[in-house]
Amino acid sequence: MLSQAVQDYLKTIYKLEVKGPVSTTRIAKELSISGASVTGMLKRLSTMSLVDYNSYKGVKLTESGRKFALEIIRNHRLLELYLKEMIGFPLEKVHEEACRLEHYVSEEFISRIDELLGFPHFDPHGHPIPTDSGDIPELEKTPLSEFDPGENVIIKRIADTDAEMLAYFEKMKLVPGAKIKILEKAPFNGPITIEHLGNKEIVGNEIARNIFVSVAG
Amino acid sequence: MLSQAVQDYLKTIYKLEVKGPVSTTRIAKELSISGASVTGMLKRLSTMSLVDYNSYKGVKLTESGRKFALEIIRNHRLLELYLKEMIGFPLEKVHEEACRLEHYVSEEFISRIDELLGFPHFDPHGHPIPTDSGDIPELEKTPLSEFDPGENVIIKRIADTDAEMLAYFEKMKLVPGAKIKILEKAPFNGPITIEHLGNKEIVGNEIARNIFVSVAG
DNA sequence: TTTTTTATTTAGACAATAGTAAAATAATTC
DNA sequence: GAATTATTTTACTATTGTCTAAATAAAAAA
Repeated sequence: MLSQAVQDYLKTIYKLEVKGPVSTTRIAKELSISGASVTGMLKRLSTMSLVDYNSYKGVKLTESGRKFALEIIRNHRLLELYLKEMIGFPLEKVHEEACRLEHYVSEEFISRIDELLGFPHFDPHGHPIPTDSGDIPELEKTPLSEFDPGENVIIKRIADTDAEMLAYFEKMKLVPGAKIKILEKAPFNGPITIEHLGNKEIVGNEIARNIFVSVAG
Repeated sequence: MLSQAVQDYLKTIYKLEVKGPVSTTRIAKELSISGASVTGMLKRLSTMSLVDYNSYKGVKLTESGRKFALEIIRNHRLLELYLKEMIGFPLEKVHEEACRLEHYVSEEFISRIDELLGFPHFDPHGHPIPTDSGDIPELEKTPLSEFDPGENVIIKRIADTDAEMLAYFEKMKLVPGAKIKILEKAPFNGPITIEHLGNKEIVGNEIARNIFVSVAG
């Protein structure tokens, strides 16, 4: 089995690749470790044929590395949904539990919960769940903060990096699927007034930048 | 968090304590490692106050060590039952999966599945599940092989050490709860003829020694 | 009780994993 | 071309878990 650290590197590189070339420093920042440690690990990953690595040129996942990365992400997201839907975990706690278990559940376990959940496409935060063959649905990228008053939108995805923010989302029922009308938008990155579940609510810009929506159709 | 190895030692010591004083050699045999390795680990466990260890005098779990051991065993057994009942794992595969996950699931996760299962007292093999406060029901100790023809018994527990044997138990529906009548018993540890689910069946002595029963009442 | 055997511990070592700081070097930007 | 930034190299640390061989203690046998 790949060690937990190796799995975490693969996951991280995968996520960084989406947003451009992956440098040593970006990985180091993401994982809060020194650059030297990253260089060391990249060499190891390279000997394991999990990445293509050339000194000073950045790193890319190999076919095999990408396969593992997607498997881990799939495990994570299915676990999150599973913990929420079938175990009854509160939204802000699913991430931590999934982060631990994602490395240890068997393929068999994952494919069973996939089936029990009805082969879902998105996790509780709206992130797409890769299939077991590695296909991955498109993910919604436009934050609520970029829409204008008058528009009706549907929440597609919420950021899951901050447990406190997640708890707030959950409390406010600002979760994937929720329908929102934008009423007002204060200038200079000010708060946004929305109509949500029949109520008028005001959310800060910080929040609005972490809610990804699409136009209601 | 305690490392997986530490957790496995605690579990092993706990299980050995039931059958008498725990020596270095017994642990070494159980875990298939050298005695020297065990001595080393016992010293570490001792500095962690998980065991009382005196050179040449064997080892005992401390209050704290026993607490951890019971927690791991509880995790394992609840996971087994959960995997079988709610995830639909076949009996012979639950052990391996539970062995991995038992070290990584949170208390919260365990208490949720405990609740979902209706606070059960026994795992799918009939082993008692410790409560979260560490109480543990008595376990049935008399093997089928010690009963005589004519007796009606109920399976209380089956050995879970051998996955192949478990698959056989499952195929034959020789699982906890099953009612059996003993018809014949061949001498010199020969096979036993039983009536089970209306059919006459013959089980070998090896099997009969791994099925634990009590008189039907 | 002495001897032998067995159990256990000590000593010394290894390998894998994952990290660090400081110095050197390469790449990029000014 | 010089200065800055990024990256790598070097040399080290720490932990974890294991091993073999030699020494020693305890138990069993003579």
